[in-house]
Amino acid sequence: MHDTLGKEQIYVAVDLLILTEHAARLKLLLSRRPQEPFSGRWALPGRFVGMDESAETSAQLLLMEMLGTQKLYMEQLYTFTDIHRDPRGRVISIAYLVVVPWKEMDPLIREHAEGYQLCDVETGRELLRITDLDGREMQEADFAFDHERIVRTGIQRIQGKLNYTPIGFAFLNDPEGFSLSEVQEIHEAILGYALDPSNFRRQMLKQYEESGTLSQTEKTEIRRRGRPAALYQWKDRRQTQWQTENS
Amino acid sequence: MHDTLGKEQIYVAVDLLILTEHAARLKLLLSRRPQEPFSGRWALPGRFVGMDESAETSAQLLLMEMLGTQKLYMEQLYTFTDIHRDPRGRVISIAYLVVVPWKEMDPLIREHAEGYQLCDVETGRELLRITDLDGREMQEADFAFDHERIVRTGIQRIQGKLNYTPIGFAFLNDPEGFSLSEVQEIHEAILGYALDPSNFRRQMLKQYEESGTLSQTEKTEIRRRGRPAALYQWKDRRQTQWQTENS
DNA sequence: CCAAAAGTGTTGGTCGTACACCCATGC
DNA sequence: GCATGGGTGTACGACCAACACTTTTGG
Repeated sequence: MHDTLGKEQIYVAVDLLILTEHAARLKLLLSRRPQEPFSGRWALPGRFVGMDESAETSAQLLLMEMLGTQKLYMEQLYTFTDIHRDPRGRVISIAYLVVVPWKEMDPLIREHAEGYQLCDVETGRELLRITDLDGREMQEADFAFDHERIVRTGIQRIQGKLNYTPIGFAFLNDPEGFSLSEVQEIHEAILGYALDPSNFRRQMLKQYEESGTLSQTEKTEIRRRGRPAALYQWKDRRQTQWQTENS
Repeated sequence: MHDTLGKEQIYVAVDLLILTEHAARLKLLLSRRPQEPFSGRWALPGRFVGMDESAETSAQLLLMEMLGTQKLYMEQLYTFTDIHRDPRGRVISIAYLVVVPWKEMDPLIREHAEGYQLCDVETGRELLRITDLDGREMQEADFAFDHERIVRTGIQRIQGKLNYTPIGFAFLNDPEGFSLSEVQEIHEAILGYALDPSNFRRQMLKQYEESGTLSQTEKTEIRRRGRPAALYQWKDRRQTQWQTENS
């Protein structure tokens, strides 16, 4: 459909920065482009916006295609409009940041998103290293289009948001409950440095327990070693799925 | 040029939320649309993005047309893509937030931006009231397109940014120097409530004096009543004009 | 001298950080 | 008992809001 683009119009696309976390590692969904332009380079999942879709809808449809679900945290990240970002023609991209709990991602990626890899993201202050499943590090030139810039923008965004929003909880599955150290592991993976467990716990409880969104359950975690952790629950009154531009 | 739009493509426009401050009041540049659609309703300045322009460039060109300058603080606000936001056809809008010092705005608006009004914005916790020069309050239905939503989004954004960025200083002219109470007046106008002068001063100095971006000059203000204020200077190392998507 | 605005000092509470210490489990 | 991870207590410093107080000007 879009192998060749007309020269007289601007095309609008959406690109998804899909993040998840597993084993203390932040992960990012990328694929090698199978065709030109940028054949063989790493790219975010993307899609042209149809005439009868808003960008949000388009992004949700792509998410549905890839992962078979749309009940995920999603927020608009930034709109990239450089003239030469796509050699085929004039294409602007509205990028969205999506957070997927690992337990949902793991089965979903096998079924639907063939050709995609969950690459490792190693962050830190002044550091961003992305490596594929074979441990090979990617440079900016290994990315298609301006996707490296989109990734950097998104990682920075989510790092900033950890401090004053509960976005970290979007990495977890509600129904079963979770321990606070799991949440801490997620925060550490995103920030790239360790946090003090006791202070982290207090911070979370103070920020979110009073409003009732975070509450302890009766259950405790089953572990091999150490004291079992109390399990918590996240109750999202309002805005369960994705955010508006406010916040 | 764009009175009628084709039905088979998506058009890309930029809209500008141009803010300034005077006499303890936040002000916003709006005009009544002279033609359909939404004839007579209030609208932000906007422009279709040309094939050879990035959205940033397009916004800068519009700013140049209107105010004759492009050395202003500008940041991308949000991209609005609802299907029916423009009855002429499919138009998405990338909104930009622009901050203009009053001393530049005052002469510029007379020369260039005919037909525009600097409307008053009254803010507060859970409050947003916009009134035209005759003091008439605008409702959501008085705005064209989704521009009321854009305005709300922008006001919320700048309110949030006051806390952790020096965006308030963008409302002031560098060369002459300014007193900290002028800065405070700007913050109060944006937030919609009063701040403690002594605490405000300490906050500003702690945040920005150490890095050298805010420094006291030798001069003092000339006032009618009261003790003259020390004048300060803003030295913007890096990013004088407009920001990237980072931060 | 008085009013007005600039600017400093003080105080009490809150919050973040570091770290010592206790608790509950598997082995 | 001991190692391991969960969870609490505490002490210190930074920070913030409130407000009393001093300083410098115009009238």
